[in-house]
Amino acid sequence: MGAMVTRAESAALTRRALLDAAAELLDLGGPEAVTLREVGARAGVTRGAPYRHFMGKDSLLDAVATESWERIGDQMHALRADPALPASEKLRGALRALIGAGRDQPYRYQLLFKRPGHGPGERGEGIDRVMRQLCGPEGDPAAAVRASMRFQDEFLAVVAAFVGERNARHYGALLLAGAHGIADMELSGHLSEDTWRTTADELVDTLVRLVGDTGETA
Amino acid sequence: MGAMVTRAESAALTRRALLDAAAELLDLGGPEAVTLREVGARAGVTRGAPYRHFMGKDSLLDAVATESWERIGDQMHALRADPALPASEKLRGALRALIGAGRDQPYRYQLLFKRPGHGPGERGEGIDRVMRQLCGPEGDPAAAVRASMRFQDEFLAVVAAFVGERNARHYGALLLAGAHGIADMELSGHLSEDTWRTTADELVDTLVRLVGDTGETA
DNA sequence: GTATCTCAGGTGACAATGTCATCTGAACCC
DNA sequence: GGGTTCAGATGACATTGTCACCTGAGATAC
Repeated sequence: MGAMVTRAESAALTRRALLDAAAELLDLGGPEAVTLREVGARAGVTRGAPYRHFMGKDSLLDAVATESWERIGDQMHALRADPALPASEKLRGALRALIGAGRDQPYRYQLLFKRPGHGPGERGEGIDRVMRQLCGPEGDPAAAVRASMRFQDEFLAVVAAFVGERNARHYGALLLAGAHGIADMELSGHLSEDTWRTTADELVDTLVRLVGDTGETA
Repeated sequence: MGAMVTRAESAALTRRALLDAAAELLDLGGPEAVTLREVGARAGVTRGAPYRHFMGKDSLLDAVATESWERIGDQMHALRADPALPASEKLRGALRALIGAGRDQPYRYQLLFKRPGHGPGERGEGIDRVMRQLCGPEGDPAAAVRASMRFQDEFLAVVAAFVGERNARHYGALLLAGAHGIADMELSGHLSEDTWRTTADELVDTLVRLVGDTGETA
């Protein structure tokens, strides 16, 4: 079989390999472990090659975060579209999905809620970098924002089906913040069952119950 | 006035200066901006000096986190001991204090909920490092844990005064996770008022109201 | 009071890493 | 077929964490 030959296909393959390698290294040892040299090596290229596809390490990680948001957004969409589940179960599933994502890939999860960097790149402004910025590879931080907004919309729809359109946004924010707080505290070791005598699942149930009791009637 | 002369006093001053410099740099540009060389420079010493007081960069940041936990723990204690406030206001104040800490010093706040590193140090095991580990400067990651547990105890007491001892732990975890989620989402830009049509303060109020309605009677 | 010790701090060195400028060869277009 | 484009390779550089070793002044023993 004639394998990839066209340059565009080859580049697309490399790009994908770079993203996969970055995500894998991220899962293994966090952002510090994501080395452009190692990413390149795992993708079968050398250290400088990633700069042909991303503006730098930060942009590469941004792209990983974007794909993570898209995946979680897809999960939300699937949950919302499932006709077999009642609204309360959809909401519970949504919250559990978020917490589960944190458990499965902690570093990738934390990347989702990373503080956005100040501007595109904080290093020097070489001629090559300017060229890349203008017409070069992707370096669009807004992509992650768009993907996260898609997730938020799906999540919001799940909430609205439970508490109604009127209070959906307020309670949606509360529920999302609650789930994220649970996930993040669990990851950082601050939700020790020994201290709080409860579990993430119980907290999710309580959260949904509290919102359901007063949210629906409000 | 005879300034510091004894070696112990001088060392204590340096240690404090190192901590202050690290915290300042952290506030300015995040963990990446905390350079041992710059920390040393601001403290009036050179790049190698910090290793006489901390086991490395991670330990230095751990110490900063410990002091932050202690400070927030003190805030909780002050709130709890204030006889002029009703229990609901103490709780609201506690949650708002956490979120306010996040607003005031975002990077220091995020340091509090940072995933603990795997082990003491992941670099080489030189003879000097072993010596330091055995009898050298502080490198106790448990210090931050102890400080955070003190905070948790104070927070738990505030919650207990509101919902009663029986459900204090469960609702305490829920409230703490909720407040942290609100703070962290605000810092990462995921609590945009434009999207959710609500604010952190409103979310805190709702959180307290929900817990108060069904928590007290449960 | 002197000799010795202790240890905070200084210094040189090294490896890892992000980044850039330049080069190269093959796919691409005419 | 010749020129062009661009993914990728390579050399280079600055920054940074870390370590081994050195130094000198305060602390201690006698």
